[in-house]
Amino acid sequence: MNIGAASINSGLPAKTIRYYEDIGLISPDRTDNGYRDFSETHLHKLAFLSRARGLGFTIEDCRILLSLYEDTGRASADVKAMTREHLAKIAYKIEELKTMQITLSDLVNKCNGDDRPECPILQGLAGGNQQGKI
Amino acid sequence: MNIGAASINSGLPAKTIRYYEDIGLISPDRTDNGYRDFSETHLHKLAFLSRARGLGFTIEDCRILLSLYEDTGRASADVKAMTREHLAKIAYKIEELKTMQITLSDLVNKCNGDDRPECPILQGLAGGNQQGKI
DNA sequence: CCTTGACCTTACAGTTACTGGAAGGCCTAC
DNA sequence: GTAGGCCTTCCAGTAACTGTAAGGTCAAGG
Repeated sequence: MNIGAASINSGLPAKTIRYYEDIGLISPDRTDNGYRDFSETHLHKLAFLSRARGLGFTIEDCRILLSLYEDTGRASADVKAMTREHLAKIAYKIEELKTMQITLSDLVNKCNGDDRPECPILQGLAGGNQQGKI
Repeated sequence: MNIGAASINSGLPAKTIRYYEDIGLISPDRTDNGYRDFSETHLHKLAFLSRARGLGFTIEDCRILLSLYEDTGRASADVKAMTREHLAKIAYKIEELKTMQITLSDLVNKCNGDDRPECPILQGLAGGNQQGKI
């Protein structure tokens, strides 16, 4: 199967698939004309990568997950630990974003948003708030 | 004021301040020996940048915000619109992360996490789930 | 047989917002 | 005068692609 078909099948852009080959995540065969040739196994790996990346795992996480996936004797505890760590990072990011959200919503609510120059948002960014909340 | 002091004052690493000068966000003076010389105004700008970046605005957002900040005749509506857009992106990212969180928590809960090889997390990533939830 | 268009190839540059490191100048204190 | 702690510039690297250029291959149509 050519890269175009593999791309449609996996939902990953052809460029991304080539990149994954470059960094050693997959190693498709080659036909005589030099075109990449993807087997069912390759397609499964691509689908695996697509899901793992979609769930926010880094490329290096994916590399490990893929090797665990292929190692039929691995302990599920390893995978669970990685996923827990990843979940902790996600939770942290959500908290960070929520903090930003609260501060910014607060500023937006204070701002008239008309054609006058007074702007509590810029004042807040400049540090001119009373409670030092920003 | 030297870059070291400006760094402590603003909370931004010296490297970052140099980078901000490179990309034209600030233009500190220079003393005779070639050292950067930061005035109070520069420190205010750095503090502004530090807060804006801390609230997740991109560098290009910051460039615009800084120019709006310096334009005493600007309409607050412009700033409010930018901030609203930014808030929308934050909300979107939070949703994305929450979706990942739910899926991953679900998989973690299903996984025994012992030394046996059966691992619902890897199965989920491989696409072997019933409801197609992943 | 030739061309057209869709596909494929590689290689290199650009993205975001820094960060690290090397090589060297300057300044103060001992 | 030298040791240290600043400062300077420049170049490379990070994450995970994405864009673009220059060119090879293949199937269909005239």
